[in-house]
Amino acid sequence: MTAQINSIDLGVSTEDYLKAIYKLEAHGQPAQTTSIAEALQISAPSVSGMIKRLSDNGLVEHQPYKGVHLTDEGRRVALAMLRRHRILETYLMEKLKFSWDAVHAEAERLEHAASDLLIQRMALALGNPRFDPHGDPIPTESGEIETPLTVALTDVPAGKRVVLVVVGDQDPARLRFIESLGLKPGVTFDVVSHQPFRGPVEIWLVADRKNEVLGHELALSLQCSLIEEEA
Amino acid sequence: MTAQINSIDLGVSTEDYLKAIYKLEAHGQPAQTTSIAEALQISAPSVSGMIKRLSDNGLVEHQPYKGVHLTDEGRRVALAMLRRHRILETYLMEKLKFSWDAVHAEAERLEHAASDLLIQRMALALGNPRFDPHGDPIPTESGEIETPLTVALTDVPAGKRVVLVVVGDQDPARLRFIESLGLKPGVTFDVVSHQPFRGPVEIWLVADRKNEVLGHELALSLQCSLIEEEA
DNA sequence: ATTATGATTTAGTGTATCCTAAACTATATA
DNA sequence: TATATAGTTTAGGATACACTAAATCATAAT
Repeated sequence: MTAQINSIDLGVSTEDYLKAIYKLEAHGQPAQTTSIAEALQISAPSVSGMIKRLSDNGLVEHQPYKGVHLTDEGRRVALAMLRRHRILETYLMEKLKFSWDAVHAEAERLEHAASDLLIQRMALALGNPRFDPHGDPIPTESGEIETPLTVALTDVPAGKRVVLVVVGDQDPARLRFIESLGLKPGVTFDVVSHQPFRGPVEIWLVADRKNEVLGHELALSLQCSLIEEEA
Repeated sequence: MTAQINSIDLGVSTEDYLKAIYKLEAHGQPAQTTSIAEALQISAPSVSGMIKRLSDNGLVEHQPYKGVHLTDEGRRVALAMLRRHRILETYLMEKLKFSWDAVHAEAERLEHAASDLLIQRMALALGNPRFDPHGDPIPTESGEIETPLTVALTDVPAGKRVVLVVVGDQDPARLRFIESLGLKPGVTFDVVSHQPFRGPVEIWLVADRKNEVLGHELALSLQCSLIEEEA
């Protein structure tokens, strides 16, 4: 199966690789063979081979033993895929009543098959949303993406009040758990305390006055923005 | 890319082959290597190879130099794909304002990526339609399909009044032309005359009293049901 | 009954993607 | 500085699909 993203013929996994590389770079992590392999659950040698192909096609620049950087072209493709994915997720939840934990896998498959027209129509039907249900920003058609200034919950100092902005997790089981706590993007809460060594985080959910303790991994995936205290 | 249709792992083209074979069988034509190759625009040797694979997987029975028959399993998969395709086409037109001539290609790609849940949700949103915009029956989830008794327009005797039921064509250009004549499924008209040797068919569109002459190939793709004259 | 023709299969390639095992490189530590 | 370890690449193989060219089979026509 191949799709046409602006006149270059890309296989399915090509697109997945570029997306994964983009995400790594966006998180400030170097996109090295091993980290890509981990992200895609693929062996390192397979990644090595694909990197060669991506590099031959001018989608990444590769420094052997160092890692890759997306070229402008590669970044364009990655952002297009991100847009597709996030529009699809939003559409599936809003219009077809998919549950929070089911959308990711569905979108993951559809994003390779959907035409630009379909994505455009879905976006239109949704009112061109700027964020998906997880709180992630949706790139525009021209490849612009908002980068909200957020901190991982693990980095929020105790005593601060924050708004949950992004739930950066896509594991169905964990998503169900997060949802069961009422932790959707937009929810406000107080950070009560941290365990030492960035262990579990204790929070007060402001609305229903409920106390929760979140494990470190989970807290790490929650991106928040601080609420300034007014005098 | 692979999809799980009831525990068998199927590649994209596998599904396309089964669909094509089903359609040939449904039209009463033998599913031979060459006819499959023609339907899928693929070389005959490639089809030969795929037939071997399909046969190994128990999806078709193959008699060398004769052709193939779908097994029950093969038919199940083919009908599932047909359902996916037709639900998708209907959804794209109804809910996302796709034009008649654009839906086919889009559905053709999406049908391999869509989950059963997605198809189910789309069907629900549409009110579980029994026919798609072309007038083709949509198989149920359990694989039942209606087979309306229709005749190709080329086989309708002159002088009869008919309802257009199925537009069995998917070429965008021809679909646009058909649409421009107002020939959607459900339209009633009188068959005025036939050219000899099953040449062009002359019809009166009943509603707007307009006369049209349809080429043979086009008339062949229009399936009609006769309206009995009441006394 | 033989042969010409057309349909089908086999043989041999090519590409994209995956894998494991082995070799190599870079780095951190003793 | 030497070496262990972690990270990366190479080598060699598998699978699913496509192709062309050549061989084989079936049948219809002489």
